[in-house]
Amino acid sequence: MKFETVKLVQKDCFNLKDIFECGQCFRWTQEEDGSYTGIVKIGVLNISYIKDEIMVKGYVEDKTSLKEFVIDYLDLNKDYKNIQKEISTNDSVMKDAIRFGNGIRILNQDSWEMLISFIISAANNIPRISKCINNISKEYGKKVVIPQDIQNKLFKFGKKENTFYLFPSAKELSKATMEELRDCNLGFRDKYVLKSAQLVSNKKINLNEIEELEYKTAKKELVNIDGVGSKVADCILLFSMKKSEAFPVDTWIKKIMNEIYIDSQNVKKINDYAYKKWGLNSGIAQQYLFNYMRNKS
DNA sequence: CCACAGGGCGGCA
DNA sequence: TGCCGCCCTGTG
Repeated sequence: MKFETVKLVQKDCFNLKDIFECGQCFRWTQEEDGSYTGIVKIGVLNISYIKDEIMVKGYVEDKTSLKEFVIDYLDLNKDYKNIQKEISTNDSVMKDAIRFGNGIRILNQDSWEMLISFIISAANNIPRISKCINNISKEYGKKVVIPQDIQNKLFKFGKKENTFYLFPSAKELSKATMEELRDCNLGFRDKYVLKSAQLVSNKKINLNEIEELEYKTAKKELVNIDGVGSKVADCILLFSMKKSEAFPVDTWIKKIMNEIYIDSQNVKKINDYAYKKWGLNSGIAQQYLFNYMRNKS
């Protein structure tokens, strides 16, 4: 592991709070100095603003390039300004939602981690989802202890906690027994999690191959997995497989779609409506609407 | 004690 | 298809 920093120029449509608190990720927390600390595939990151720049610091695996990772992870090559314009013409509700969450960007996260995270999200709340993920990481993931000198550079505000646990690989998690996993308090979702870990570990499921498929075919593959339905599949596709047309329909989205756009409880009909209206921008449209419903007032 | 949380599944019309 | 009860657990 090594310490590395990257400075990025501030872009349009970029805000740490919007990005990390719009519900797309579960392992980022705000620190007392306003920066955000997250545990990702390559290690532990801390992101803050310094004047007009974004400062990314990381204690990461030797072989990785922090800059390359972060540009992809934070989706910095996409033109959100233009997407905002496209999806909000003649739509005052979407305009409000965009004004409210102007700095949202869709993170490009790890597909295996998203599979498990969103299986856990079913009929659950965000604090508890985070807790569950931390539990399995602590039990089965790699332990990362940050050396004191690096700790001081990574967290200038004086964070004490220096031990973190990476999200376990499928192989690591597949070694769990049902009884052990039960102690992680996943509830009824634990059997789905273990089964998925075994399938991915045994290569009966290859998430990289699924990612290569077109959206609809990839979704069909994903919903075959126990514990993965339409909503969870769309979350995986959107947050880790670069499928920008994925439109996860949960209770909040159902609510606002019924109020404003289409009067139906049928998830497939809502999906079809979204695709006709927003096309390849459906995913980001969903995030603006979800964040607006969830976090306003 | 009860309802409900960013769903999914299985059973039944 | 559409609808419903149930699934663990924590919190109000």
